[in-house]
Amino acid sequence: MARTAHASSAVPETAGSFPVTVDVVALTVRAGALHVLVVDRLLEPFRGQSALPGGFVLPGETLEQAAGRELEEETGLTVPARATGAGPWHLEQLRTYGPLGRDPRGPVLSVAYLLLAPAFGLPAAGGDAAEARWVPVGEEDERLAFDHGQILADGVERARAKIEYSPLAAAFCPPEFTVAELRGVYEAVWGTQVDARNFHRKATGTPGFLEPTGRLGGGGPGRPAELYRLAPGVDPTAAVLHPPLLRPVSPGRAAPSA
Amino acid sequence: MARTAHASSAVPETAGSFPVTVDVVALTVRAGALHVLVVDRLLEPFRGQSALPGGFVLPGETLEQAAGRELEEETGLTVPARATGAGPWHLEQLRTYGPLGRDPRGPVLSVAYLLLAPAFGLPAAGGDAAEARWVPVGEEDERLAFDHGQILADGVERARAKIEYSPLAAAFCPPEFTVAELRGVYEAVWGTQVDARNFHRKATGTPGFLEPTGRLGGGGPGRPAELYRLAPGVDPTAAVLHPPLLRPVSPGRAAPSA
DNA sequence: ACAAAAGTGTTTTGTCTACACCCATGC
DNA sequence: GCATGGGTGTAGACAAAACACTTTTGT
Repeated sequence: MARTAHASSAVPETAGSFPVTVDVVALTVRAGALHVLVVDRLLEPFRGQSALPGGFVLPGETLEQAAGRELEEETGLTVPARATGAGPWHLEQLRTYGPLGRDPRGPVLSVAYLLLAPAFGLPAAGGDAAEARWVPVGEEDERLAFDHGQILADGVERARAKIEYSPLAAAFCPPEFTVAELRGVYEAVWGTQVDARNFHRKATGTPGFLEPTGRLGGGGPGRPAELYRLAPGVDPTAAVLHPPLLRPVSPGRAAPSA
Repeated sequence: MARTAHASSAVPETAGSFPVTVDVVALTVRAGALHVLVVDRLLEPFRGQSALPGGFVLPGETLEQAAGRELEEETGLTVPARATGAGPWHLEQLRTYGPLGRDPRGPVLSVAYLLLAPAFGLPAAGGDAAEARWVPVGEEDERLAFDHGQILADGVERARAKIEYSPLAAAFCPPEFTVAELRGVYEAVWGTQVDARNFHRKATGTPGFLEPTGRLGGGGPGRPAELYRLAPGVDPTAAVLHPPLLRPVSPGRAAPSA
């Protein structure tokens, strides 16, 4: 460990030192449903079980670097460097779990990250590494290793809440997309139906959200839709949609009555 | 470190091991203004500078336990055990910072916590420990040690956003309080004026928020106000105010225009 | 009596929802 | 032409801001 010789400026001996892992809740929308990326573990503990991609932080790297590296090693996914800023991808810290009672090997701290990504095929799925695959959220009942079930639940709830107030739903879309595609993201993440007409008005009418490209997209039946991109100069992490796009009230979200 | 003899089930040797600290953003409302608790550092690094209370996590304790222990050691403050559940106090995890470039002693991870507490005097301020004191948020420009300025900013923003949707503003109040006291909390945390009449109707009309005690409080001039307490059986961490109490729109909060 | 603060009623204004309707394309 | 989905207009329900007004205390 990097400890200086200065007695007055060293980490005290009584301080604990902990192995730290990063685990990534990688979400995407495929075929109208929210999916999460899981891997099959090749090593103990929890060998053979599914888990979120992740692993130990190495000396000299940041947490974000560790998250990107583990994701690439275990799933072949390369996270764009700017995923933490503007652009279709989005990587943000979720929260930290541990260190007690979550790893049979001993006290381990885990810093969880949330990745929102457009749909795409997995490179080299089923290669020599552990198989990585997208599973629909809600069908991962095959128990996840460690406390990854809890981490996944926290990540999904964060994503659901966040797209109400931020332009982050666009992180699930390709760089250019139609309003219908964006609406599909909301419906998939929230698991609800959204009125297409009102959504169109609200999404296009929100300042600082969408910018028309002028081009048309969509080859299916019906009138072709206009293509939009995220408004330029907007940091999806910090920007606030005003007014927000609120998910329909469900009984579970109301405050409990006394 | 707790590593088993099982070669197949041990933390890999290449994994880094990091000292971990907890730092606490303790906020309260005094005299109509939001205050944060800071201590003066007696040891290097940053000796003599102000810092958020906090310190190293010891082996065998949880992060929450470490946060409570450090707070008590450095400020004499005893955090009620149930601060993470119902009750006037509230302690929640904020986020994790590091490990690189934030501590001159080397890579150190810091898990920050947010504590919302009612106003009270500090026991033994200026005793043999480092002096702990409340400073108004915005006047702590005396630069804080480490990255504590950033942590404080994140904590304040979290508090501001959270009281919109949760009953957590009550964490700043004594167990029984008047609607005016509660309104004072909102005004202090948001730094805005709130219409007393509309606030009263909204706060008392929100199901699952306030419960009248029947008693009266307030000895000042004017009609005495009814005393309320948080509605029983409500977990302030999880409960959602519906509809939310929205802070007045300020130009800075709107989405940036293209 | 007066000031001050609590609490209620009412008006105005805006926003959300639901749905009727037109537009543009594939077949 | 007709089905399908994109996009606009509009009326009613609903909630929020603004503020007049009554109530209840201290001085």
